[in-house]
Amino acid sequence: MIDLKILRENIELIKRNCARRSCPIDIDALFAVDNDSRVLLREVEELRAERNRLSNECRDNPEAREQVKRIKTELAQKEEKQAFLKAKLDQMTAFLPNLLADDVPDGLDDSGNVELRKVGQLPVFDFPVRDHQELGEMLDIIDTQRGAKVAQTGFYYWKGKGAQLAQALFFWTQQQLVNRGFTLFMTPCVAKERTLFGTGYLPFFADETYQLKDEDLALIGTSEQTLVGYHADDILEPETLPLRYTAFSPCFRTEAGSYGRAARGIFRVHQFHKVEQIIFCRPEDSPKFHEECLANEEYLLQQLGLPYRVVNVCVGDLGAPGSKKYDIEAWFAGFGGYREVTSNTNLTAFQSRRLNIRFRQPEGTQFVHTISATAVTDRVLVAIMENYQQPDGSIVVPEVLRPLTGFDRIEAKK
RNA sequence: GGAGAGAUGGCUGAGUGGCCGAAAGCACAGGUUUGCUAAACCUGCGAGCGGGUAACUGCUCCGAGGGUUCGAAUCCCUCUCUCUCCGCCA
Repeated sequence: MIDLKILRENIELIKRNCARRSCPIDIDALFAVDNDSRVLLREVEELRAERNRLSNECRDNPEAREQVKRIKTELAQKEEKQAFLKAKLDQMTAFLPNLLADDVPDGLDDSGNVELRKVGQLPVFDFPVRDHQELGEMLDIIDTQRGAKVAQTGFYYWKGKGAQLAQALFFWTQQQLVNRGFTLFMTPCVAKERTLFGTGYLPFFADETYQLKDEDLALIGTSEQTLVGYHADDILEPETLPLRYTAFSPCFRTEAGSYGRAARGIFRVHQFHKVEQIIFCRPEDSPKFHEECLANEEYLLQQLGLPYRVVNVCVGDLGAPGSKKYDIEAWFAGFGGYREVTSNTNLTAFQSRRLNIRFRQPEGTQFVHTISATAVTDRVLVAIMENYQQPDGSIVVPEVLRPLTGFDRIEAKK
């Protein structure tokens, strides 16, 4: 959701933004509905003022009561019309995308993303490399077969030392973020529609969510939803900003219609696990904290010894709620290429406006900005497997995780 | 699952039909004074949406939605949520 004042004052800005995003919303129609709605609202308010004034005379002027009754009839009609227009307006604005930052590249899909830098040495192998699916089966640490049996295709088990490695990675990451000023949360794994709408997952990604039957609840697609929703309707004290939050949670996505080579193994699944970074900050600070989250992501990957590249995500790959997004793509030796492992979005006031998250200012309240960024997910484990593999299929554990795993290598059972 | 209580401004908490957008306290902001890791006193201070250069001013909001009434935080109905006790339970 964006500020409708911008629509009224600078409609061309909105049009250009929608054009860049190939967003088909008819802005002129939107403007007209907004205008009609506001004209009518003023009429309604004038009638209400008249009604209120007369009501105060009623105790000693019985005639006023009759006048009030007449006004009420007229008022009811206008109120109904106004409510209709307002609902129509809300419906139209629900799909309005966020304003893009100036330095977002053009492009229709991820091929338009702009690489900012490559970091780390690619591993060199003098043996045929395996991908994580093969390694996972060899080492008996990933079980997709039984995931499908027990749940569905797209669900899987981490098992044995694989599960231990996963727990180590997630715990280590949470500790790193706590050390960097983040408050750790454990959040609900379900959220109501208002929360999903407010965080921008509805209506834009409606077919991605697992809805609970007969409940106003869906499984969370990310703890971003519950962490940002945490402050819905709050007025934050400015001295508490920025608020840095992190959580580890499972993430559920229906992933309607994504198959093929890119989906081999557990790269794209219905349930994955993520440590998230969320920052609430003053509007002028959001670019700075967007960079901070990126720096955290890079730090973690460097500590883990994973080569990666950073890309500035283009318009077509950005998503409507975001104003700017950085992805990090790690090197996957088994896959033989860079693939997305983190995603870091500056949502500016898009979420805070929908969720009514403000902070106090001398001249009134103002919407905060929110940053939402991955720290690590299972995909990082996949990268570790593929990049740290040995000729016999065993996997060396990255050094920083060894104190937590208690072992430095995962080997196949003889 | 059973029984009861409740939902008011950033927080605590008064308020049972018009003088209530709402007492009081806390917190916060500005000021005065005494001075010294602070206290006392004074003043201001809910949110949202409009109109006006401005002073100022209109509308809405006391969990949500409906109803009664000339008039609802206050009465009625429905729903949601929270808390307490009991039961069950990781």
